[in-house]
Amino acid sequence: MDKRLQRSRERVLAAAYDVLVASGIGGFSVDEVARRSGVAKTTIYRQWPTREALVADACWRMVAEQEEETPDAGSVEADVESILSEIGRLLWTANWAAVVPSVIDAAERDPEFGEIHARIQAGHAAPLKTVLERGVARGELAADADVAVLAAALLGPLFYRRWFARQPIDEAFVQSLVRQVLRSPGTGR
Amino acid sequence: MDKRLQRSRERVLAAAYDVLVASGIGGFSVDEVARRSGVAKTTIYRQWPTREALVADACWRMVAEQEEETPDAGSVEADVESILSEIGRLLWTANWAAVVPSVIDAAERDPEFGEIHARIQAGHAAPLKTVLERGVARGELAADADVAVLAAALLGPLFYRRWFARQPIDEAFVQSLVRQVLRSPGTGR
DNA sequence: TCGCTACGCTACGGGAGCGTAGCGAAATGT
DNA sequence: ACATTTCGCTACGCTCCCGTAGCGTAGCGA
Repeated sequence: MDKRLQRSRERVLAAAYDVLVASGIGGFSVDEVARRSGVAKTTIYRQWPTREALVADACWRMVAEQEEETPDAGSVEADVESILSEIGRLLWTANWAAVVPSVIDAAERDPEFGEIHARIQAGHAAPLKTVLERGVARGELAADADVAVLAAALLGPLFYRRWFARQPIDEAFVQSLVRQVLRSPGTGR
Repeated sequence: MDKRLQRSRERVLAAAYDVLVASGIGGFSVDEVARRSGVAKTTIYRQWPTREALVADACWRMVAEQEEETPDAGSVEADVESILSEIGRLLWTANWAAVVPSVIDAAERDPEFGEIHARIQAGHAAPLKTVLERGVARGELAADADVAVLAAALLGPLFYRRWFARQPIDEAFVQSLVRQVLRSPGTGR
């Protein structure tokens, strides 16, 4: 295992990640990565056969940096509120938030990015679904509650605020959202 | 007023709209519009100074085709359900649904498209907000209900289903969503 | 030390797109 | 009927990007 391989590989991926965040998938170019990383374009093409492969790798790195923890404060409501607050905060601060729209756009036409997007999506929803399923098991939620529907009802408004209405996501918003969705007849409890 | 101007203008705009739907903003090119419309590229540039101007015009045409009616069935719940069902249907059928992600992506970096996106967004939310405000006036909803928050709680899950979870939006989903949001303590009633 | 491997560099060839120039032909409306 | 306007066409120049070839150099490992 040559150290040079690993070093240049790391440099390129870091630069690719930066370019991705700055320009999105549409504006991503190998030339730009070469400029920023200081690694020659020929060297890049020795490790990644095509532009798409490099973009995909940079996306996967983004997916990895987005893992979140699953809280366990005792009640479903507290856990859900904790998760939503964290996501709401990240939506306006994390790097990946600026890239997601271009990933969605790419996924609309390219299956490869469809899979990447599915993974990003799964990463967001996983902790929430875990918490909700725990709530069902504990009897805090109705036994026949549809976890997927609940997750959509909880996550959707956050994303809506960020990318559609372009309004801030404060604590009050999250709280009233959680109350609306979890304390309603349809949800049971 | 020369008829030739109007005719070529119409042809170009129609083709531009098609290209926009097929390729999104990122894949939009004047050359492609020229090829599809049969209008020479030079002629296009005589009426639109730049590519961006043509893209923007095509987007505005899209905005215009997206107007919806405001129902009035007597109860807030019925009206909201009607609106959400219609949007849920359009999200998987209408042309503009395939373009929205690229508009959001562009809006993330270009203020011009930010405004276009705001108009699209407003077009979606307008009928819903009207209905909700009517509900507040009638006393069906709490007097201090935040219409913007309610709109986010209702529209967000639909968009979430379409672009994030990629799951179908059926009647059952809309119904349970409406119940969850409108029949909860936070909303009043 | 010495062979192997990865590296950087320069230079390509090909393609696509933007926006422009010049000219002759056709449509317009007066 | 005739001047004006618009059109289509070909051909550019420019920029950016993809992906490749060849060569000399520097670093790695044994």
